Order: sequence, then structure tokens, then C-alpha cells
Amino acid sequence: MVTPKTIPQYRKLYEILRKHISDGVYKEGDLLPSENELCQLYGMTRPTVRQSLSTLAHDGYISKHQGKGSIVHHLPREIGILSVSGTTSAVGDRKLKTSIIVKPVLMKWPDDFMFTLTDLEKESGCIYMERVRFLERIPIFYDISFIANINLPRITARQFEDRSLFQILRDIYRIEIKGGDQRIKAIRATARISKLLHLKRDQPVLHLERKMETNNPDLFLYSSIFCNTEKYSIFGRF
Amino acid sequence: MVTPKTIPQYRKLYEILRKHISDGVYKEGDLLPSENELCQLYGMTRPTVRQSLSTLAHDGYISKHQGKGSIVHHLPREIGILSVSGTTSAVGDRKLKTSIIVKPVLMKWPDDFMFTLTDLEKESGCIYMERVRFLERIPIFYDISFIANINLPRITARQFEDRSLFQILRDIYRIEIKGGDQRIKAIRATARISKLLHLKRDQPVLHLERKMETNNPDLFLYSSIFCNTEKYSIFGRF
DNA sequence: TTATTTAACTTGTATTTACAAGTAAAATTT
DNA sequence: AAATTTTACTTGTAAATACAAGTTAAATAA
Repeated sequence: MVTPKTIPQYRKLYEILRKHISDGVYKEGDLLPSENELCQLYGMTRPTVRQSLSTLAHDGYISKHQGKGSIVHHLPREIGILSVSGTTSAVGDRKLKTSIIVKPVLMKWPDDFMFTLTDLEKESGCIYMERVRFLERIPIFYDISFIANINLPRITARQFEDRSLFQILRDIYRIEIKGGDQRIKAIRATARISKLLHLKRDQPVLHLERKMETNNPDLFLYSSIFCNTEKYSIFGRF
Repeated sequence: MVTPKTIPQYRKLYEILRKHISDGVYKEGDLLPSENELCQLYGMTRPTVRQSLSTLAHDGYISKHQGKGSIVHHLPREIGILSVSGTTSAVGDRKLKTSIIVKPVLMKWPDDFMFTLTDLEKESGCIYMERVRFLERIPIFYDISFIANINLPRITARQFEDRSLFQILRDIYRIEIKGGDQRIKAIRATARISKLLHLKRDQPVLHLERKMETNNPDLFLYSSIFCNTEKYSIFGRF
């Protein structure tokens, strides 16, 4: 089991500022307190504060301007899944309802899996589940998730209705997502997809295949996400 | 005109290492020289070296492991447009042939433009062009580009066949892309799209709308990209 | 009043130093 | 021989400091 480590200062400040921006303490177009002010406010040095701010800038919460300051941005109105882990965190504060299509089960990996697996992963088998996510009563995401069965005791017994998969992994198993790769395609909705996402057959659907890295170097999370982009776009920064 | 500024050290090292990785000096799975070794090799201090490495890690060229080192990764085999500026740099070393569909012309902005424009942009009008990009003789991208006509003398007279738009902007006008936002959808190919990308009508196509920020805070580049994802996926890191 | 200069801020780059934490292999003990 | 400990390395976090470069507004000069 991974030990619960101490959270570094720059990460704490990142979370504080991110929450303040999400909660509207700082509004669109506002200037964040200057780096020196943040140093004083939170008792850190400038390099530490700058580490927080550069991460915030990278995630699109602020933009920095030399000589001027850090300007606050509202998170995009679209669905920001391209640069974020999971689909729950992707839509920010909006209510994303989840319904389980296939409860977590332990099974063998598919033969033609979308990513190449390590030997350890192959031996362990995988935990499989399917979910559909609704935004304002409209089904938006159809998620198929695969997790290698490595050090995750009794995970198939847990409830996934209320808490997100990623929350459970973090709270119970101390697993944090550190980043990942993804592939994107436009495909035709299959019978199953169109049924679950309430679409007509053959309608264009976004298909994301993601491999996520965790703080356990042997453990990766995989998901295949089908996304209805009729009403909402997928958003990202680069 | 923007002055050609001095390139910071950490940026230089980033470019050196990136080139070495692309050229195969460091191969997939190799360990990069340690941070202290890089300090000695290039006469920099560790924070400077670390700034280069963290950017490389973010762009997916390496992954860092505490206590171990920085492991080199080959750039993805797919088309990496999600986290990169332009479509030329997106495909790395592979040959991307460009054909101009509509030569650069100065015109008014469309009324229903995909992003909101500043007053300065609206006044200036825009430079418009359309291109199709081929990868191994297959048309992959149909790019529609918009640039505000701000401080870009005689740009419509330039040749875009050989050099990419971004290369001209950098070499002639000293404009660098710093980042941007993008929206992604899956749509049905229209008659024009299917003709240009050699697809059947109504086939699913990826649609990217991008707004790119430059070192000139008033100047943004916009593009609407239609992408044939039948054979190649679009790739990104997060 | 208007234009210019100055001063006081902001973020950007870079050095130096220190210790914590994780990895891997050598050295030691059992 | 096998298990354990130590050691030497790696990257991670953090402080203190300095100056460069861009922005803005106040102070000054025309």
C-alpha cells in the first residue's frame, strides 16, 4: 500500500487558489495578488509561490503577464476533459450524474486491448466497469474503464454511485493520477453507443482512449470514453 | 514590430535535448544524463536544468522518476496536435505535404465567428486562408486559418507552399505561439469537407476550433481544423 | 495642458544552498 | 548463499538572493 505522504506547500497553495477561483472569490479578469503578496499571505518564498502559479497557468485558471500580474480566467463553459483526469473533475462544479451500466467485475484483459500491457498487468487480470454520465439529464459520456488488479483489495465490492472512481482510488487506496496519454477519433455511433447516449445510429461520436499514470509506477488506469458532442464541446488548453 | 529577444538558457537546453531525442541520440527507455551531469555539461545550475526537464516531461518527451532519473520516450506514433501549436510541428519528422486551397486574402471577419473578438481585431479585418495537409498522400487535415491583420505587412504576398504559416510568422514577423484554447467535436463531413479529405458524405470527422496566443498580446491566431481520423488518431498528453 | 521622464511596481530568469525522499547496487552480516 | 544494512546516487521540495524586463502611474519638464 502506498503511504499517505505529506502534501507539498506549492500544491496546497495551488488547491487554495483553484478553489477561490472556482468559488468566485476571484472573478474573471481580476488580478490575483502579486507573487510577493502571496508569499507574505501564505508564508512561502517566491519560488514556491511561482511553482503554484505556473501550474495554475498551465491548467488555464490564470494567465500570467510580465510586469502586470496574473489574470484570473473562468474555467471554460465547455467540458474540459482533454487536460484533466477523470470525467467528474472535467466538468467543474456542474452536476454530473452517474449511472452504472456494468458493475465492477474482475475479468481477463481483452485480447485486442487498446494499449500495450506489461506482463504484470496481464497476469493480474483487470477490473472492468461501464458507466454513463449525464449533464443536465442528457447522457454525455459513456465510460468503459479498465484497471489492473494490483493491490486493490475488495474494490469490486465498493459503491460507485455517489463517489467517483477517482475519489475512491484516492481516498481508499491512496492512488493519485499523475498524467497520461490519450488518443482521439471521430467515429460512428454503434448500436450500443447510440442506445446509451440517446443518439441516432451512425451519428458522429467522439472516441477517447486514455492511459493514465498513477503514483504507483506499475499501476495504470485505462478508459475508453464515447462522448456526445452535439450540445457540448470538449475543451482543452495547450 | 516585436524585438528579437534573447532566448533563455532553459529554453536552449530544452531545444537541445528535444532535438537529441527526436534524432535518436537518446533512445526509447534510455536514461537522460542526471540533472547534475547536465549542469556540468551545459554550464547551468540545477533549477535551470530542472526547468528544461519539467517542460520536456510535460510535453511527453521524458518521464521523471524520483531516485531513478529521466526516462526518454519516443514521441507518439499518432498525430500529436492536441498539445502542440500548428499542424506541421504536430506530426514530428514525418513528411506533411501542404496544398493551398484558398490563398491568403484580406477580408472582413465572419459575422458568426467561432470565438469572440476584441474591438481592435474587428477593426483590422482578417487574413484568411485554407489549406489541406497530406500525410503519406492521404489528406488528413483541412485547415481554415484566420489572423487579425495587425502589424503583418505584405503577408498576403508571401509563399506558403514550402514553409509553414507558423514558420513565416516566426521568421519574418517574430511571432511565437505561447499557448491556446481549443474545442473538439465530432461532426458529419459536409460536401466540401468530404471532397477535400476524400471521404464519403456524412462520414464522422473531428472538428477542432483553436485560438492561439502569441507573444504579441493583441494578436491571436484562429483555426478551424477538420481532421480525417480514419487511419490516424489525434494524440495528446495531460 | 501636454509630453516626457522617473519611480515603483509587476513577473521572468538565474544562482546558490540545503535537506528530504526514493532507487539501486555494493558492502556487510547472518 | 541469502538476507540485511549501508552507501552513493537519483529527483523533489524549499529558502534566500539578485538582477532583468515589462507595465503603470505618479512626478517632472516643456
